[in-house]
Amino acid sequence: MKFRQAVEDFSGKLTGSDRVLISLVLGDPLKVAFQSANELANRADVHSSTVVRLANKLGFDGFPGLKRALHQEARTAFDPSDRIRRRLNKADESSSLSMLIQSETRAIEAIRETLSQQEIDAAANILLQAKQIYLVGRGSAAPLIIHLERRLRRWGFQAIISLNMQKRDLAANVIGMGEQDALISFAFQAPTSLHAGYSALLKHANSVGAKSIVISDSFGPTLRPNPDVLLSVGRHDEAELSMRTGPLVVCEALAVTLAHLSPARVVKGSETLEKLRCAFRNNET
Amino acid sequence: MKFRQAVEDFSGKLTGSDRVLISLVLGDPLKVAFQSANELANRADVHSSTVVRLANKLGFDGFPGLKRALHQEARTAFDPSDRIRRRLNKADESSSLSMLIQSETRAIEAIRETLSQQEIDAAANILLQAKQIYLVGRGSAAPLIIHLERRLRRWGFQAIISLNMQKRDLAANVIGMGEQDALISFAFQAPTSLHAGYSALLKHANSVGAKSIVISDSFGPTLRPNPDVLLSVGRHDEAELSMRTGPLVVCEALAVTLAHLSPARVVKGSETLEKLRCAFRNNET
DNA sequence: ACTCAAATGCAATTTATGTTGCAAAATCAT
DNA sequence: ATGATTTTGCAACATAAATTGCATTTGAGT
Repeated sequence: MKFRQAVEDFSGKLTGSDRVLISLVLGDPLKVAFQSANELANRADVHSSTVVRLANKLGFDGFPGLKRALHQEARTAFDPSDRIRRRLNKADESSSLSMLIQSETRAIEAIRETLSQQEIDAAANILLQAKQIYLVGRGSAAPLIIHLERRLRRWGFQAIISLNMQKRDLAANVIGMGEQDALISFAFQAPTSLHAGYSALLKHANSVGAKSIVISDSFGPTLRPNPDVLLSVGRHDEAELSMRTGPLVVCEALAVTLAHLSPARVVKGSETLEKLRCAFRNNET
Repeated sequence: MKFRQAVEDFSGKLTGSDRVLISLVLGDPLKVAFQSANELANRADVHSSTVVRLANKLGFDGFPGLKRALHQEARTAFDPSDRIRRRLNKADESSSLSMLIQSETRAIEAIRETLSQQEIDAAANILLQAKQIYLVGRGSAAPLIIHLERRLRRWGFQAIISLNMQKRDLAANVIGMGEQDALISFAFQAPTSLHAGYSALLKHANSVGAKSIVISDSFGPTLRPNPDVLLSVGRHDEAELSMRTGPLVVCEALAVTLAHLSPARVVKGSETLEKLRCAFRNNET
């Protein structure tokens, strides 16, 4: 019986630990196929007995039975059918999914061509010294901003978001920006009218002495005035609604670098969060 | 150390049994990787102690050491990222950017392993027939939801978002859900308490006859009750705050497929938007 | 807030797995 | 052939893995 099958067929109820374990198995079946019940349990922060019980619950003959299932899957995935599967995938090369997978991986790999770690470092250093971080952008930048904001917050940075703002409201939102602050502006290919907004924003940042970072596609280098650091990824597809996977990865790299450069601050932020969580939890009950 | 390497490097002499054993391993390394010393010994018509001694002789740390070597070989051989890793040079290894590019590329390519275009099609068909589309999720799903919502709106679908909602508010938000509607729920690895919310939500959807779609990581198959369509991507990294690039691509594939299946509706949506834009622009000036 | 059922962790038990000393068997050189 | 040397199998031992009964904790429903 295949593992995934066993999970889907299972009709009883699954506990939280069960879910975590299952997701670990599904996430990397081969890894688990080589592990003992204990090792898996540790990865899930759970006792080994829970692992054994889950294996039984799903209908396997103990944990060894579960492992046997994974072994078989691994073997069949490997030798005989691997070639067949690849061929099948070629058949559906016209499918949207396959096309996307291909184009997105290319987009991500293309980042290397226009951006280096040095530039990320420069941006990260600005953020480290910032008291508050203003995130500004619109339209398709929204997902990026949301993601980056979560990251920054979690690590104890003060982040202030302005999404899809008109000039007026934007002005109100960034009025508090000061010398020790940083501005991250997301700018993707857009009508000229929007460029005016960007321009005003950056001038303001400059005038109050705030550092500025711009994250953008190939449109970035055309922006004036120049930000202190420009993180632009080369390739951009035409569609206005496109996914910005490239910039997303850049955001992530920025976040990771930040954590790398200042583990102390990050850890402190995480700890505070943990404390807060406990506090909330206790209040709830 | 690779097994093959170890054999070649070995300078002492090998007995007949040794040779049989070695050829067994080389003949099907994966099989041996899953076997005990005893099982291998039997296949070679040899006693298990001979196996252990050979492992030591070749420089491994006992038979477990030999197995570890085989495990690693299996993992790297199976993992498509190996190909990319080779491209990484030493300077890159400390760079967050390069590491991310590598891991994200891998995550996207891994989608193929668990998801097919068929499933995307199934989901898209549900959406096509939906009057309203409810998007529900929390935490790290936020960027995905924002992105998908933009897509859907742009193409004339009615999308209703619920982000980070407590049970109560969520209930209020989805009260209007009816037979002709669809629910897209984003569910990533999370504490048990949140699962309760999901469960209630899906039951509600079922009871009013709305179709349900779940987008998730490897945690997905553990969810009950089962949605009408489950789009879960296999691999997930451990970090709670991780980027969900995989699911993001899935969202995109869903959107693209939607456009593909029903160009009429999409074009109409776009035209309407364009008209609206003009109207606004004229009013502004 | 209280009660009950379920889930979990712990620890003892059982089972599988790997290791090693020793003697018998096989191999090799003389 | 015969003794020296090596290899092998056996069996006892040691270690690691899995299982299970029991006490504690957790969580859901009143």
